[in-house]
Amino acid sequence: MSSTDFFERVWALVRMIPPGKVTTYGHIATALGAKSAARTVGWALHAAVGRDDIPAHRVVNRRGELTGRMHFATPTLMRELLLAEGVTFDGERVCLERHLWIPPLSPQTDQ
DNA sequence: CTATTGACCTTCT
DNA sequence: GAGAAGGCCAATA
Repeated sequence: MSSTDFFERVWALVRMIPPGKVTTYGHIATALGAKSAARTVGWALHAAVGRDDIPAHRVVNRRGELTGRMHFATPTLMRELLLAEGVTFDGERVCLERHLWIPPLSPQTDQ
Protein backbone atom coordinates (compact mmCIF):
# COMPACT_ATOMS: atom_id res chain seq x y z
CA MET A 1 0.00 0.00 0.00
CA SER A 2 1.51 3.23 -1.08
CA SER A 3 0.84 6.60 0.48
CA THR A 4 -1.09 7.59 -2.61
CA ASP A 5 -3.16 4.43 -2.46
CA PHE A 6 -6.10 6.45 -1.21
CA PHE A 7 -5.85 8.70 -4.25
CA GLU A 8 -5.70 5.73 -6.59
CA ARG A 9 -8.88 4.31 -5.06
CA VAL A 10 -10.68 7.61 -5.59
CA TRP A 11 -9.40 7.80 -9.15
CA ALA A 12 -10.51 4.21 -9.75
CA LEU A 13 -14.04 5.04 -8.68
CA VAL A 14 -14.19 8.32 -10.59
CA ARG A 15 -12.71 6.53 -13.60
CA MET A 16 -15.60 4.01 -13.58
CA ILE A 17 -18.27 6.70 -13.44
CA PRO A 18 -20.54 6.35 -16.50
CA PRO A 19 -21.04 9.38 -18.77
CA GLY A 20 -23.96 11.64 -17.94
CA LYS A 21 -23.67 10.67 -14.29
CA VAL A 22 -22.22 12.40 -11.26
CA THR A 23 -21.20 11.24 -7.80
CA THR A 24 -20.51 12.93 -4.50
CA TYR A 25 -17.51 13.04 -2.19
CA GLY A 26 -19.41 11.35 0.60
CA HIS A 27 -20.35 8.35 -1.50
CA ILE A 28 -16.80 7.97 -2.72
CA ALA A 29 -15.40 8.30 0.78
CA THR A 30 -17.94 5.77 2.06
CA ALA A 31 -17.10 3.41 -0.78
CA LEU A 32 -13.45 3.63 0.23
CA GLY A 33 -14.31 2.78 3.81
CA ALA A 34 -13.87 6.25 5.32
CA LYS A 35 -17.16 7.98 6.00
CA SER A 36 -15.71 11.39 6.71
CA ALA A 37 -12.76 11.22 4.34
CA ALA A 38 -14.60 13.41 1.87
CA ARG A 39 -11.95 16.08 2.39
CA THR A 40 -9.23 13.75 1.22
CA VAL A 41 -11.36 12.89 -1.80
CA GLY A 42 -11.26 16.55 -2.76
CA TRP A 43 -7.46 16.47 -2.51
CA ALA A 44 -7.36 13.37 -4.67
CA LEU A 45 -9.42 15.09 -7.32
CA HIS A 46 -7.23 18.15 -7.09
CA ALA A 47 -4.30 15.88 -7.84
CA ALA A 48 -6.38 14.25 -10.56
CA VAL A 49 -6.54 17.52 -12.47
CA GLY A 50 -4.26 17.00 -15.44
CA ARG A 51 -5.13 13.34 -15.92
CA ASP A 52 -7.52 12.83 -18.82
CA ASP A 53 -8.32 9.34 -17.51
CA ILE A 54 -9.97 10.86 -14.48
CA PRO A 55 -13.15 12.90 -15.15
CA ALA A 56 -13.05 14.98 -11.99
CA HIS A 57 -15.84 17.14 -13.40
CA ARG A 58 -18.22 14.27 -12.64
CA VAL A 59 -17.54 14.61 -8.94
CA VAL A 60 -19.60 17.20 -7.12
CA ASN A 61 -20.42 17.93 -3.51
CA ARG A 62 -23.48 16.81 -1.56
CA ARG A 63 -25.57 19.70 -2.85
CA GLY A 64 -24.58 19.19 -6.48
CA GLU A 65 -22.42 22.27 -6.52
CA LEU A 66 -19.29 22.31 -8.62
CA THR A 67 -17.01 23.29 -5.79
CA GLY A 68 -13.84 22.45 -7.69
CA ARG A 69 -14.63 24.38 -10.83
CA MET A 70 -12.15 27.02 -9.74
CA HIS A 71 -9.35 24.45 -9.79
CA PHE A 72 -9.98 23.57 -13.43
CA ALA A 73 -8.39 25.23 -16.40
CA THR A 74 -11.41 27.50 -16.58
CA PRO A 75 -14.17 28.07 -14.00
CA THR A 76 -16.76 27.18 -16.62
CA LEU A 77 -14.98 24.11 -17.97
CA MET A 78 -16.55 21.83 -15.38
CA ARG A 79 -20.09 22.86 -16.27
CA GLU A 80 -19.36 22.70 -20.00
CA LEU A 81 -18.05 19.15 -19.71
CA LEU A 82 -21.12 18.01 -17.76
CA LEU A 83 -23.43 19.72 -20.23
CA ALA A 84 -21.61 17.90 -23.02
CA GLU A 85 -22.27 14.63 -21.15
CA GLY A 86 -25.99 15.39 -21.13
CA VAL A 87 -26.21 16.29 -17.47
CA THR A 88 -29.07 18.62 -16.61
CA PHE A 89 -28.26 21.68 -14.52
CA ASP A 90 -30.46 23.46 -12.05
CA GLY A 91 -28.93 26.90 -12.13
CA GLU A 92 -25.41 26.42 -10.76
CA ARG A 93 -26.17 22.98 -9.39
CA VAL A 94 -26.56 19.52 -10.93
CA CYS A 95 -29.81 17.56 -10.69
CA LEU A 96 -28.59 14.82 -8.38
CA GLU A 97 -32.08 13.35 -8.51
CA ARG A 98 -31.53 12.61 -12.20
CA HIS A 99 -27.78 12.01 -12.42
CA LEU A 100 -26.68 10.86 -8.99
CA TRP A 101 -24.55 7.77 -9.54
CA ILE A 102 -23.59 5.64 -6.55
CA PRO A 103 -20.25 3.75 -6.74
CA PRO A 104 -19.81 0.13 -5.57
CA LEU A 105 -19.26 -0.19 -1.85
CA SER A 106 -16.44 -2.66 -2.42
CA PRO A 107 -14.14 -1.25 -5.11
CA GLN A 108 -11.21 -3.45 -4.04
CA THR A 109 -13.10 -6.73 -3.93
CA ASP A 110 -15.46 -5.87 -6.78
CA GLN A 111 -13.58 -6.11 -10.08
C1' DC B 1 9.09 17.55 12.58
C1' DT B 2 4.76 20.28 14.05
C1' DA B 3 0.91 23.12 12.81
C1' DT B 4 -2.56 24.76 9.53
C1' DT B 5 -5.38 24.39 5.59
C1' DG B 6 -8.10 22.09 2.05
C1' DA B 7 -12.80 20.54 -4.30
C1' DC B 8 -16.20 17.84 2.54
C1' DC B 9 -19.46 15.04 5.30
C1' DT B 10 -21.52 13.22 9.63
C1' DT B 11 -23.09 13.68 14.16
C1' DC B 12 -23.92 15.92 18.58
C1' DT B 13 -25.99 19.92 21.10
C1' DG C 1 -34.88 22.41 12.75
C1' DA C 2 -30.53 25.08 13.02
C1' DG C 3 -25.80 25.70 14.62
C1' DA C 4 -21.32 24.11 16.11
C1' DA C 5 -17.73 20.70 16.48
C1' DG C 6 -15.30 16.57 15.07
C1' DG C 7 -13.18 13.55 11.90
C1' DC C 8 -10.66 11.70 8.01
C1' DC C 9 -6.05 11.86 4.74
C1' DA C 10 -2.64 14.54 2.40
C1' DA C 11 -0.02 18.69 1.12
C1' DT C 12 2.09 23.09 2.19
C1' DA C 13 4.31 26.59 5.30
